[in-house]
Amino acid sequence: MAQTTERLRRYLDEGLEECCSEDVERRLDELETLGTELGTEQVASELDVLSALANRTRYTLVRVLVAAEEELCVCELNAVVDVSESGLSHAISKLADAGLVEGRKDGRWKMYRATNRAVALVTVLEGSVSADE
Amino acid sequence: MAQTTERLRRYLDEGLEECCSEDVERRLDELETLGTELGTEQVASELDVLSALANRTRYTLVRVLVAAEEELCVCELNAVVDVSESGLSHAISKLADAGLVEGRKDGRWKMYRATNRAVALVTVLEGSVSADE
DNA sequence: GGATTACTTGAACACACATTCAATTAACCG
DNA sequence: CGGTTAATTGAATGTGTGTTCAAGTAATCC
Repeated sequence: MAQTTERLRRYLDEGLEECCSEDVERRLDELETLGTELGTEQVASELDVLSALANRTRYTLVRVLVAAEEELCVCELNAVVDVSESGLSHAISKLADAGLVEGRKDGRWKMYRATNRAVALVTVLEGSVSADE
Repeated sequence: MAQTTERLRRYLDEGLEECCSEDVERRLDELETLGTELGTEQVASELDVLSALANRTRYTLVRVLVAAEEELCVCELNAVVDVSESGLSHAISKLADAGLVEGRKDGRWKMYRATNRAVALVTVLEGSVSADE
């Protein structure tokens, strides 16, 4: 960290005419603030959502549920991804924890559907990535 | 998969009055279509973006760059995250590959800024997760 | 009630990933 | 040029994560 501060000081020296250690301190504060403007537990929560989505099996499930625009039975989802029954259940569970899908029991069957959060994220992701190189 | 088809057949049997194997076939097709409506290489690309974001170090970097609304020097970013110089470089590199940051060399220093894609994703993520339980 | 079916949970393991250290490139300065 | 600094790259390693197998729960049907 001392190393880092040294380098930052030299960098600021080039920009500002002169640069006292007060300037370095101030810049360090500004940078710190940028990172922590949102609460740390909100960021943790956002990371949970991202981790839940960042997996082929789970992302496929979310995309299918969003595209379906209706709830689907676990047995239907099983036809969509190439994992064991148990693997599917683990995947759905992680998605539910992240607030990306919601489940409802219907007799023997369990139905899941995408949440608004999932719809919003998939939409932006598709849009952002299709406007691509 | 045979197992899966059996279960799906029983499920469809409950919904439809009668259910022939043609019905099962049709539903399997529909489900398949939902999953593959977007090209497979687009989905791969979306997964790259998600994987790049789904890490505390990298997500912090992106959030800081988005919040900064200007390019920052690597030496400034070093003050924001708690990894080695090399770790930071690896992190930035992965973000650049995913099209989330763009770099520019300025003499000895290297400047990075968030791309529109990064801004869009962070914005939706913050909005979607803050409207929370 | 007992049997079957639908799904979930927990433990185990193999694999991927994030981070670090060491070496390297590229730019500036004397 | 030689030396210093900024940043990157590659190899090594410890940790986390995805998946499966085996066992468990809950609902239905006879």
